[in-house]
Amino acid sequence: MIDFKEIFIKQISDMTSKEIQVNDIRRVIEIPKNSEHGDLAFPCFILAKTMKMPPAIIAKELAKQLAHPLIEKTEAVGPYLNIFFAKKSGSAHIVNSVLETGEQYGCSTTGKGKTIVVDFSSPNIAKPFSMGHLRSAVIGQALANIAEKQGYQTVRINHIGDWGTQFGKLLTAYKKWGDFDKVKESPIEELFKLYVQFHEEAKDHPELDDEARLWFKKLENGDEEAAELWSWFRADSLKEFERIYRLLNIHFDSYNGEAFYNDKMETVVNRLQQEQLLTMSDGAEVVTLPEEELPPYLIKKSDGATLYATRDLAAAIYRKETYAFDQALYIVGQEQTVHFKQIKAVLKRLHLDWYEKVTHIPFGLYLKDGKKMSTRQGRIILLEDVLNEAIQQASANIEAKNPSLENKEKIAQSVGIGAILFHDLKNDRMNNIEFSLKDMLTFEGETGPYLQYTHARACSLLRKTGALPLSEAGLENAYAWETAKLLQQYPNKVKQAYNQLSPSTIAKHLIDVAQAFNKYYGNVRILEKDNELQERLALVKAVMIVLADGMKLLGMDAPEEM
RNA sequence: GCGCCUUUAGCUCAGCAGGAUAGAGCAACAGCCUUCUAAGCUGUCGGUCAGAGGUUCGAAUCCUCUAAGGCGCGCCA
Repeated sequence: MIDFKEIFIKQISDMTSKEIQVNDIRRVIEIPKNSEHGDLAFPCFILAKTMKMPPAIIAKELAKQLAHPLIEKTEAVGPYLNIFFAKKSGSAHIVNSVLETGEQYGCSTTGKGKTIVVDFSSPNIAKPFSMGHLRSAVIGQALANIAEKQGYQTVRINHIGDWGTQFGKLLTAYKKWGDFDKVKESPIEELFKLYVQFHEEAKDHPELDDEARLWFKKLENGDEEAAELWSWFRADSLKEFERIYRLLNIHFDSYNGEAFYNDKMETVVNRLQQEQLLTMSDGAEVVTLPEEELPPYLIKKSDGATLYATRDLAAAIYRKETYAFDQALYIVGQEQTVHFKQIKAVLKRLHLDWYEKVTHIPFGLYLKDGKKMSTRQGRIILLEDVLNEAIQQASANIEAKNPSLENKEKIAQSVGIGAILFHDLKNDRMNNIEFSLKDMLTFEGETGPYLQYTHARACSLLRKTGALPLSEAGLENAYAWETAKLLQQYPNKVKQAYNQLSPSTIAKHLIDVAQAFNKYYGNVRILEKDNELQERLALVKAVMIVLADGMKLLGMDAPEEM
């Protein structure tokens, strides 16, 4: 694939080799915000000092000398050297390279032979899958997809919250107020009610908390009754989670949750002891982290029971030993930032030099009325309800806009889910999101369905003609050129999304591609039977390939009709 | 109180390893379907980039302070 930027860099470098390093040229070259300023621009400020000339004069000089078959014209505008590539041959190069590589377009081999472990979703057993749980699931899925596109091998881990004091609370509540049949009927709903009830009652009866700690201790010690209830609650909860993962098209390589590390913690605790890292504090065993100015990391509670912190340590070590990862990503809300700093600090103290590879990927949360949604207070919106409403809305739209469509149900699901996924992924992951069903169910403008619609339109064009998409001469049309340039940027955007671990980079770029293409579509009659028909279809196909691939990375379906 | 994050158009957000007149979408208003999917396209309206300093030829972008909001801060995860 011809790299337009490198052509430009080479040209400038040939003319200025004495004054400036190639890397400095590469650094300052930019894509002008306004396309009237050309396809690429070189601001000449950095040459002003060494050449002892005003930048505007330098720009003029360079513009005069610069010449290349793919460069149509050069312009010096003030201190900027702007260049315009030949649209026709340029678009042919771009479109061909997309068509030739197909689904592989945008792939890279940077991650070849390297493994990256992604810990995401990780819901707690016996609690409903709420809106708040959506973020980790979809961001994690997208990041894993993007990593694979970069050539990494991924291990997708659902670190199920199936252990801990919360289980003690649940067991206590079930023993006190639970009803076997009701829990069998709808496990999560009933168990969650019990959990909420526990917290209500515990406000006035603090002794309940002691009882809960006791039950958890029993569970850790292998008490039969506790273990039996645990297996039951876990299995039935997972069944309900699966339903949602299927809707979201999310899969995992491992469901090893917290309980999995139950028998792996002793080694870790021993190791901490050997290194003399443990100190007693109010009856609990902690690792103090004064150098990092972090709060102490709690390894064992005063009753001897472990905490999630202990299990997380064991998990990190287990994963390193099992998967030999080059990077371990934890897709967990920003509120746990301190916890991950602590883990890394403790791993460092254990002389595990890979502690730097443990990376927390934080994200903002869904807010309700400006506040965090809280499971304990029952201020919660069920994810499944939202997904179903989105599907229903998509279904209604199909009935209104395209009632003769085949496979209505499947497509309604793709579109509804696509809307929810895209709404979550389109913005910087650190932003908090105020929950708004109205915003999520908007299918126009910068939305998932807009991308899917654009893709479906492209597919429709390709279906309607016998002509082969083929790019030989390319297209001169300005809208086509804007579209082609965006297609060319796609591989870089994928790389950038990986480097910044930010799916929104791809989401934004897909919107740009779709907007550019829709402008072209609105402006040019693509199926006109003239001698450029194949060229236009080639661009359509290239757009289709990039949109489909980008949506796939985000976890969205790309239906061919809608 | 301390720490982290956020603050750009009425609303939701891009733009941030400094560069040209700060961009989209939504909402509002005005147009475009006897021709390729109108979930689309075109146009109008809309901005002291939270505030104040500083660095620089040049700052929404980097630094400092202030303000507002969010989230954390030992036996929950």
